[in-house]
Amino acid sequence: MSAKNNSKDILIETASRLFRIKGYYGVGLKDILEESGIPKGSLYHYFPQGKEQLAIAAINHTKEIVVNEIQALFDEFEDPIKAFQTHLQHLSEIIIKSDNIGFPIGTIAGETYSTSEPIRMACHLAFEEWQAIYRKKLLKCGYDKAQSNDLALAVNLMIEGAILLSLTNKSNRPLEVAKEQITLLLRKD
Amino acid sequence: MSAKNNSKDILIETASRLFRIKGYYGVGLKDILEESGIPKGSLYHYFPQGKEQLAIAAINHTKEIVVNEIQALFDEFEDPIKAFQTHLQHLSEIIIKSDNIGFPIGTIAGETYSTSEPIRMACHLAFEEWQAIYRKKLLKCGYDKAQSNDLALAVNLMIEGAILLSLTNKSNRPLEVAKEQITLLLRKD
DNA sequence: CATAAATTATACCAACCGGTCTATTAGAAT
DNA sequence: ATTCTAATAGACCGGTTGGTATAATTTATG
Repeated sequence: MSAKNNSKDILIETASRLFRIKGYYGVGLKDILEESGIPKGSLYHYFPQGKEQLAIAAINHTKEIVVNEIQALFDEFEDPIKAFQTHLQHLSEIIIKSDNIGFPIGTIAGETYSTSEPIRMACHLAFEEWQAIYRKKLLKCGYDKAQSNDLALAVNLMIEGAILLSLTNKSNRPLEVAKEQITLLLRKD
Repeated sequence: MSAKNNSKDILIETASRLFRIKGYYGVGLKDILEESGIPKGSLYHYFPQGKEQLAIAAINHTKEIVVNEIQALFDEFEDPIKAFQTHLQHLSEIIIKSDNIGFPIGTIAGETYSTSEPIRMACHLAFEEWQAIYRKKLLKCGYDKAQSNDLALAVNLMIEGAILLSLTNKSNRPLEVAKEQITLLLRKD
C-alpha cells in the first residue's frame, strides 16, 4: 500500500500517458498495472466501472495538463499569438523525443467515438474546454465573437492535426508549420 | 469460393473501413472476417504476415480513395481553393451520417506510430502522397515552392484535425471552419 | 480428363483480455 | 488496544486474440 493514498492518481497518470501513446484498445489493464505498480484490486476499488471509467479519468487528466500549460502562457503573454507560438514551439522541441506526450485525446477519440458514448463525451468536453480557453483569450484581446469562435476551433484542430502528423512522420515540421499558419490566421483576422 | 478471385480486395476494403472507424487494435480479425464473409484461411493465404500486413494494404487503400477524390477535383477545378472547398463541403455533408468514412489514417497512426514501424511508415507515406498532390497543384497555380510546401502540409493537418473533431463532437462545424480557414490561408499567401 | 495450383474452410493453440471475488493488510477513529 | 473502513493483493473466470496447421474444394492449365 503506497504512501498516503495516491494510488488512484498514479493509475490515472499512467493510464493517461499510455492511452496517449497507444490508444485505448492498444493498452491493456495489465500494461497500466505493470507500469504503475498498482495491484488490480486497487484499480477496481477506485474504478468499479472498469476500464472505461479509468479512461474517462485519464482523458480529464490529459485535458488538465494542456489547460494548465495554456493558461500559464495566457497569463504570461498578453498577446495570444505569442502564447500559441510559445506553446507550439515547446511542443515542437520535445514531441519526437518525449515518450510522455503522444497524441492528447486524438487517438482515444478516433477509436471510441462510435463505440463508447461516455468516452466520446469526455473527449468532446476536453476539446470544448480547450477551445473555451482559447476563445476567452481571443475575445479579451479584441477579436470579435464570431472570429473568436472560429479561431479557437481552428487552433484546436490544427494543433491536433499537427501533433498527429509530427508523430507519424517522426518530424517536428508539422508543428512548425502549424505555428506559422496559426500566426498568419490570427494576424489576418 | 467467390466469383473470380476478389476475396483479397474484399478483405482490404473491409479492413480499411473498420480500421478507419475503430482503429487497429479496436478491430479484431474476427470482426473483419465476419463483415467480409471471407474465411480465415483466405486471410492468411493472402496476407501470410498477418494482421500487420493486412493493415498496410488497408492503409494504402484508404490513401487511394482520397487520392482519387482529390485528383478528380483538381482535374475539374483549375482553382485549388475551389477544389478544397468542394472536397471539404462533401466531407462536411456526409461525415456524421456516414458509417464508411471514419478517420482516414489518423487513428491507426496514433495507435501504432511507436509500436509498428511498418504501419507508421505506411501512414507516413500516405500523408506524404496526399501532400505531394496538394503541392503539385499549388505549384501549378502559381504559389512558390516554399509556400506550396507549407500549405500542402497545413491543408493535410487541418483536414485530419477537422475530421477528428467533427467525429468526436458529432458536428460538422470543425470541417466547415477548416474549409473557411483553408480558404483564408490559400487566399492570403 | 488429369494434375497442379489456388483458394477455401475450420479446428486447434497459447496467450491475453476485462472483470469478479475473496482474503489479507493497512489506515483511521475511538 | 480494538474496531471498523479503506485499500491492497492476486487467483480465477469465460471469452477473445492472432496465428498455425491441415484437409477439402475449386480453379487453372495442358
